[in-house]
Amino acid sequence: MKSDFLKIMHERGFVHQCSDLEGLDAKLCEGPQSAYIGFDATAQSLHVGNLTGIMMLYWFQQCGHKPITLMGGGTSKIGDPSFKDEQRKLLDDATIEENIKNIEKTCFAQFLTYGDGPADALMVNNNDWLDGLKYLEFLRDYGRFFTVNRMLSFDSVKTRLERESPLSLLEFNYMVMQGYDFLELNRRYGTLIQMGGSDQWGNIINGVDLGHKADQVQLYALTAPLLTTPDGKKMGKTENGAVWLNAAMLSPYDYYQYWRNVDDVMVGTLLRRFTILPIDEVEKLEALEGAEINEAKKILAFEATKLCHGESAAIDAQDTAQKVFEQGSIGDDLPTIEIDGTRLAAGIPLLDLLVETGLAASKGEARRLIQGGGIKRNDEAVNDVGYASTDGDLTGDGYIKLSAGKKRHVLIRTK
RNA sequence: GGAGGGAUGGCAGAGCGGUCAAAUGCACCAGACUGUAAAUUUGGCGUCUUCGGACUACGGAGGUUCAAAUCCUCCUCCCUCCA
Repeated sequence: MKSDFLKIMHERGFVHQCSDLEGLDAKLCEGPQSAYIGFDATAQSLHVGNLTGIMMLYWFQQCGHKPITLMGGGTSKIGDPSFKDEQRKLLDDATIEENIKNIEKTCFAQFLTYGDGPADALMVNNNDWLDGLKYLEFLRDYGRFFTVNRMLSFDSVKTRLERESPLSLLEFNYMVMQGYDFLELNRRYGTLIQMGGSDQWGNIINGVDLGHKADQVQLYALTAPLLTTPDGKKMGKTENGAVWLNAAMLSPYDYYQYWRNVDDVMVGTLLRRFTILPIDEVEKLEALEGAEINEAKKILAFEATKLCHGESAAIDAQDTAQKVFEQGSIGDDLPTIEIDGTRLAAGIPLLDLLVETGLAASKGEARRLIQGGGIKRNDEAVNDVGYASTDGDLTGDGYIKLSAGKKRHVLIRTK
């Protein structure tokens, strides 16, 4: 391995499959290249599941190459069927457009430098070329390069068929579209490389093949191992929803906490992948055992938060976490709600307060939490379901700290 | 077009006239133990409640019955086999 980029990919655990590792290595050594990764435009923000791709592009740019973020504005109208059991809802143009703007501003901009320079990142939307395609023309020019026999052989499709879960023609076309994207990017920008998660392998390879057949160009595919938690779930999803990169959808503190609470066995992998710490430092942290792993997790959480939300947000999150968990105190980053002072003076049933703060979804749940000993007020367990908070509960610093379990805390202040 | 089978809580999957807010497993939440981890273990897991209950729920709409997730009719959707 000679190229800086592939060296980094290797030591940081980003390489799963490559269509031609040596060829790609040689190409990268020749001079600056461009590579792209496709991203979904179905939500207002990307999430931790997209972070692998973003980090690949980040390193690509750091190595002096040009990353291209391809937004699936056009393909979002179809929905990637890969490994999904059910057909997705389709989105309208305006929503997709809105999503793309948001994602660029709040997700990519933290990791990539956009601009017009040779190594500046480029943002493209495949709707630009997919939207105007003529069906007959497209079938005639490109459809002939795809055999259904081969399309059926892809795992993504096979699993769907084996489960006897209906796969519409619309969705089946997704891989054709994605293959065409690659060709189009090659034509427009000379892009030779497409990267992605290992689940995208089939889609990417389709593009490589199409490049061969349609334009006689040699394209390259590079995929990263899909990260799963030890119990086999995809990274970046929790029961409360996705771990969003956009601070407006998930606070930096919660983002920090997400990383702080990852499974022990994941720490090394995650440090490699989602921080930019030097490898020797990562190796030192990986060697920690037992309770010391917490130190590695703190660094992981801090570094990951710093990359995504900036250093000051990371410091704030870290401070708050330290105060809350190590000193049993409070920090500025804890979620805070304001309550009318006169209302509080009159007394507010704790049950209502728990619902208002979001610590419980309903009064019934709040009641059960109290009965189960899960609720604390200013760090003291509350056992009385009928308890009502008054301004007498305010601490000297003017807040009430409510906790559900050990990790969920909310501050209440008066206004 | 014809013949069957099916639709149950976040998912999987029992129930097939009252004892069903619905077994069981997974997921989730909380307690214990810990290291803000994992594993283990205990409790919880529709909404409201003056804690007696009340209300809404088993694809949708009607009906039979004192009583329906369970029986009947129609509708919608899915699957299998035949053409």
